[in-house]
Amino acid sequence: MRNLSYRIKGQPVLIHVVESEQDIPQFEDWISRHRIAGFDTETTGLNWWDAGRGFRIRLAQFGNGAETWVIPVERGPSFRAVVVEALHRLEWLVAHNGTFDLHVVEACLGIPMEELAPKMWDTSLLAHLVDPRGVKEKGPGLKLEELVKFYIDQQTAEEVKGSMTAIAKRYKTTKEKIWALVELFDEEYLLYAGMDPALAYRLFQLLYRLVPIRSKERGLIGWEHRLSHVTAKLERTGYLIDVGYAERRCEELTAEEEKWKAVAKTFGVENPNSNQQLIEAFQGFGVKLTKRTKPSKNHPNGQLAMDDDVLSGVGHPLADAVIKAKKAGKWRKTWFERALNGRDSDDRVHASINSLQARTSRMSISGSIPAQTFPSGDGYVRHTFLADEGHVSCSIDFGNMELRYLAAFSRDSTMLDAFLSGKDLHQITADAAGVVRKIGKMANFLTVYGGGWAALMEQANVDEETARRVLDAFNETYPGVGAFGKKLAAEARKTGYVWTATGRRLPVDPGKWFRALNYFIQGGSRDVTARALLKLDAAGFTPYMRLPVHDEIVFSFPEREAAELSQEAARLMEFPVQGLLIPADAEIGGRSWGSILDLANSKH
DNA sequence: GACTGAAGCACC
DNA sequence: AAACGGTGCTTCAGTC
Repeated sequence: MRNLSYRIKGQPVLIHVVESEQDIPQFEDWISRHRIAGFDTETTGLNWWDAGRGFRIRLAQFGNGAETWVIPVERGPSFRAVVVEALHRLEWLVAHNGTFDLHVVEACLGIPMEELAPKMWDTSLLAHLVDPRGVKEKGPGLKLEELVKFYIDQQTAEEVKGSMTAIAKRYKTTKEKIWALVELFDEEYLLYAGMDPALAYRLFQLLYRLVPIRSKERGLIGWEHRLSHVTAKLERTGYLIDVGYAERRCEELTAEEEKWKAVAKTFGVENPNSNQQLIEAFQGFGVKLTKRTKPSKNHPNGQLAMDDDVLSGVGHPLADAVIKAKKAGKWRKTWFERALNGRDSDDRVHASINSLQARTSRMSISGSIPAQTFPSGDGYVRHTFLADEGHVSCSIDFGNMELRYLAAFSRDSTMLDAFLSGKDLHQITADAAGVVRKIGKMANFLTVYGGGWAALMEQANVDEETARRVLDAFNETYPGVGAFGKKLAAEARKTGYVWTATGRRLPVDPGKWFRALNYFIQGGSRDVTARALLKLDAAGFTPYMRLPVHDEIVFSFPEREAAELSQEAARLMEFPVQGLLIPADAEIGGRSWGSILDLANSKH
């Protein structure tokens, strides 16, 4: 046994490192005397889906705020066995981002996440319920180091955060590669590993008390945990990809990028991605550039803008080439190469779904399938993603989710009536303002976002007078919406928070009280989708679910049953808020996700 | 090489 | 009185 020690604000943390089989009984004794423990794993990387193709678990750590154990799982079956036994035995586990550890334990140690998930407490979920703001939003943050810095001790946080970087430097390698390379019994590594369960455990004790009583009473702690287990199962299932299709698009886009880069070169631009080079080139051709980016620290007046709007306005062949070259490169890397590089041995890709991420509580999807930002105009990107063999793709989306949510809670009679009697809300707004439907629609959404006339001016490309008139008309048509927004803003001004209807406390930035309405709607709508995921899970739909995308859930259904299953799923998803139904509509396509969009487009 | 801020673009 | 909410990814450019 090797014993290490660390001090957090003067309090000792004892770290026992199991070195040989003779040390195991002491660990077993500790486990037998504890019902709950902080838990963490160290692995060779983040690609848990590649267990058997190089991904390994290296260490497993257990402990509480004062004493932890590091088990060298990599050393062989007896160490694996003792970890498996401990995991079976403990009644509760505490982990930060425990979803990752669930994947690791399942893939490497064979314990199904269905067994461990129900007894796991995740400090990242508690932290979000306490304060959802990241460090950049002047909040505590959501990462372990950030939370330790905010809630426990700054010095500890910095040492833990810096340690793997320091080890990487010592090994003369990168932070990305160090996880697989570091010597298993490297003292600094053991210290880093051993501290993690202690910190998670301490955070759990602190954060649990800080979760607002109102959130607890509404059962949000358990609810968010159950939800994260559903999204963990979706991550595990993954999404089958059409490798040939993605590879063809990559080749196509590479050729496209090369072609337009060559054109840019003939105008003296080596790198179309460099705005500096572009500005220089255009000014050399006598083009007058006026649009500026927003003011920042280093550029109080903003810099000359070089976005799509500017480029398509200059009317020069270089601009056209730059737009096309940039787009081809970005699309290839972001959509197709990400999917190809992330696939497992069965050609499935596994997104990282953070079920509770945004400061409004919206989910985020990142990694190999950044699905929330997939181009939606046609199926070009989404064709990459396939329903399973013998299955078809199906998308079920909520209709007018956020606007219905707004109508339901503002109780504005015109807006409620529009939805209850199936009228066209965007047209009603347009008619009231004397503009086309498209601008009416913009005004409706702008209200959800808290935008003013200046934003409408920019977005709809109308003059100030028109923009003001449209918003005035909106306010006259739906007086209940303005009143509701004012009520939430006043509450935010008084308390600093807006509470969602689901009992979630969301901080609002000082002076930005108008955002309270958006947070209420965005957070509440997310909870409607979250509720749908839980309902679908309970009804046995999880094996068919692929991804949630804000107001939509994507499925892979067996072809023969697709019609029935999609209707059943849609009925489960639908939910009346304050008596107003948020309907769900199923669209069935062919094999690929993209085929749904193609079918929808061909209808017009 | 790692990190950060900013710009730009993809979405709901 | 005045105000476009929330994300993720890639790249550049500057700093340490």
